[in-house]
Amino acid sequence: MKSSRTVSTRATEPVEKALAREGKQVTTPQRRPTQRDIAIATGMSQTAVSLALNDVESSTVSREARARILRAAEKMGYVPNRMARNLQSTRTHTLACVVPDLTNPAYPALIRGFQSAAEAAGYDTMIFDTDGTLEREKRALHWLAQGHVDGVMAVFFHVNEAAVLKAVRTGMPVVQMESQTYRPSKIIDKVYINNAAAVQAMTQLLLGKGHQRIVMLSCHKGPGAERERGFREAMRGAGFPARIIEAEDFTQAAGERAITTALAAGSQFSAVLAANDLLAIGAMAALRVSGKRIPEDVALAGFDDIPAAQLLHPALTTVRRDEQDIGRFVAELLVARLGGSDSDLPGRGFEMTYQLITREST
Amino acid sequence: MKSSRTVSTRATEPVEKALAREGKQVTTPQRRPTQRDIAIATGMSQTAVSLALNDVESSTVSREARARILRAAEKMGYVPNRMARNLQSTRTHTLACVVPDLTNPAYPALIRGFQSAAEAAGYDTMIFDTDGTLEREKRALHWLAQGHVDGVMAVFFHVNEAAVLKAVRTGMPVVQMESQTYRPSKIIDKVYINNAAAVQAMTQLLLGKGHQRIVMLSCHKGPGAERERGFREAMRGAGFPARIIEAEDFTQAAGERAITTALAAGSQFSAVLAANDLLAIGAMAALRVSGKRIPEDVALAGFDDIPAAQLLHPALTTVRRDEQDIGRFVAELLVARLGGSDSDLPGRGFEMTYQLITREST
DNA sequence: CTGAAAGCGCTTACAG
DNA sequence: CTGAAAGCGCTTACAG
Repeated sequence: MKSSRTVSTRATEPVEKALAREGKQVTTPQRRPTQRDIAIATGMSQTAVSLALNDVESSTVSREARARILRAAEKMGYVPNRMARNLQSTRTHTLACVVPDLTNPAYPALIRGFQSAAEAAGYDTMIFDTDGTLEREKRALHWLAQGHVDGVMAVFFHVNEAAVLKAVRTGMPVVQMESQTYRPSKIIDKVYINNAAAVQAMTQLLLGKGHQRIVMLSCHKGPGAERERGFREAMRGAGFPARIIEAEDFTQAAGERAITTALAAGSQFSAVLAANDLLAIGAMAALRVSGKRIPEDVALAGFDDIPAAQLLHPALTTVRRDEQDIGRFVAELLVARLGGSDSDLPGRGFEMTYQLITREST
Repeated sequence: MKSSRTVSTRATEPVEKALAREGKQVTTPQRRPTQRDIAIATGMSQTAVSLALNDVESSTVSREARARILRAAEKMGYVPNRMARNLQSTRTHTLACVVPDLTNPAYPALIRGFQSAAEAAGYDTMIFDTDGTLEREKRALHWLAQGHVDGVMAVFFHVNEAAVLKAVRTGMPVVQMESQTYRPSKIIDKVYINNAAAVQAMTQLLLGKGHQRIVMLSCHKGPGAERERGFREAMRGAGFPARIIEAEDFTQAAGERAITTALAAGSQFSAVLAANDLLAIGAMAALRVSGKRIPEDVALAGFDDIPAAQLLHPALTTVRRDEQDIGRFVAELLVARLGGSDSDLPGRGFEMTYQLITREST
């Protein structure tokens, strides 16, 4: 291996000297070229450069001039400054995904689908992780208000629709996912599944297997409330008490803590219905520690069908929706509104489908 | 449930009419207030408004004027336009994470750590998913060139350092993760673990258990090359052939396909060493389909220790590093360079630690 | 203590 | 076919 040489340094010396001779700043040797630089280099006006680079239909920069400009831009390594363009056009060509927890595998799948559809339509994607806390959701709203993006898909646990509308620029399309209320909104589109019905169905599945002492391991945030409602209705319909164990978060750690605590307190149950898969996995760990077999001693069900669900032992019974497909759908919704075709439609609600996946854990 | 009423529509009518009477545009009823609007409302200059809002130390807007401005800003719901601010200050207060695959659980953990440290320092975080393809990595570079962010942590599989340097604004701090070469760079910081050594150690662990026909299930992208090198060296040292099965991607699906194909072709082995956990999980699925027991018939090891690794049956032997901690570290590296304290340091290399986690699969 | 002015890099009427 | 000019909403010397 050759030791580092000084050739490259030497190579730049003449340039620096030349600049210094002209009395120019040497501290920022490679400022990015602007349209103005191209204009000077080609002898055209900055307007002509902008017109040529952006291929504006109405304009008619001569073929020859245009070619010269493009060549110079290429040679100088011109890249448009997006901040300037955004300021001028009040369009950022960027969409945002606001999610509570990137480490919950349900969200990356959603985002992937979103991003692929967004990109196909010429939009970049920004992702904001709120950690599922009120404070960071407010930060997200503030961030949205600053004009970073043209549209947003958001999963909010705490902040309500009024707060969202207040924060966001009038006319900016918003799709709220799994919003607590499915009431139609004047402006905001909502995409969700019928959480109550899904959990009700799952509860009935457990009841059908003869379980009577079913507890729900839930978290009273976001879709948790609706899922709990479905559980309560199913249990009431069957004439059994609906016991709910609240975890602090939709995470594995919180699920494990909650079930461990419940077991220590002498809680008795033959089935655990978790409000999402991460909680279910936490429950699985806690049950295992306490020596309970799944499903022989305690049946277990989750919600989301994250990739790990089918790899567990026992594989987890759960509720699946096609996150990637939903993400794609939402991005297309936003793009359609931005394209102008759907821009003046009132807020709509889209109920997506789901299916129960029965596996070994029940 | 009440049917939708028209009260809200009526409520907005007076405003629209009032605007129309004044001959103003009604299409964008609530343009966001700017500093100019506040200036007009308070009778101060726009400069004074900017100074007051930004709490500029050197300036001395009178206490009374400042209070009036802040009150007006609050009342009018003023939020600064970030595009304008960014254009002026050439600072975006945003950092980027460029990763190959958000659905690989290793990356969300990295990003979470990154984002928490970035936020603590006053930076927002943008995430770009390249899908591990050359085309999208180029898109990412182009996107970086447009000035969206002040600094970036990137995992590139295809694009090399020269291309990164060419794309990025001079002086913009870059941390490359797991870069193919660990040679020090003039400018770019590198953060990595010793992939070759880690895989070498893992191979020796398998050799120590008596395995001789070990195959590596790898993907020749990003850190794959170094990991393969470690495998080759360990096998050569032991005097056995180093067989490598190449998967198309670092995904579960690719791993499953590759092992299924290899088994169909009559490949014989007593252990599979996968270049990451997702590949290992794919291998597990393929082995299970073919009736092989793990670890009795075939031992299996992975790399990353994603959350699912310990939940598998059998639980997966793998290599762990603290992704969250690494993400935090990288963000702090960028922030320090942006803060000016480290801004003129040459590119440095940071080797992070890892550990082998032995579980049931070996 | 306060304001007029220049300028960040673009886009887009508008007038030759 | 081409360029001078205004302006997007800010920050920051600079001159009162």
